[in-house]
Amino acid sequence: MRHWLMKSEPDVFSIDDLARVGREPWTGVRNHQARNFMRDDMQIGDPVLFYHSSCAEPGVVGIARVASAAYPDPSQFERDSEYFDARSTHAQPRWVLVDVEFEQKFAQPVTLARLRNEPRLAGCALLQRGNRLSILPFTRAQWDIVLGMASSRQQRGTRHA
DNA sequence: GCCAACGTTGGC
DNA sequence: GCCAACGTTGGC
Repeated sequence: MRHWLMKSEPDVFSIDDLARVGREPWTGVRNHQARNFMRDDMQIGDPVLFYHSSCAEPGVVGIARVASAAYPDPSQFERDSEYFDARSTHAQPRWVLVDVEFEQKFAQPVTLARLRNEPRLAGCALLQRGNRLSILPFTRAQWDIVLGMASSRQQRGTRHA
């Protein structure tokens, strides 16, 4: 089992959207490295940190789970789709996806600002310079730290006095 | 809107 | 294979 972080723009698909539908094909990954993670390394049941990117408050907002093996992303064959890829054939699809299922929404997001402030996460893939991958591996230790931060009472902005 | 980082494309 | 140009990501 491996641990993961998957990014989504909440304007496009948020943790609330995932909570509503329960399970979603993770369509539209068009980066080879991210695809290879899904194809080669993900297993059903792997835990996923759900991350909101390109928004007012980027951060980890909840937990999901890998719910299927990798299979061809249908959107690569759809001419009308923004994810259409003319180089893909059904015999040799270029892009795959996995289904992701909702697990939990954090009461408070673990913001990127807080992640950056946690010294034990200095080495994590999300915080490496120039990282733009939409799917990133996390170690078990890094995963535990993020979950600890999610349940911590020392949330940013919750100082009452 | 700006900019850094990085991937992809395409000419050669 | 090199590399400049261009596009995309994503934080700020």
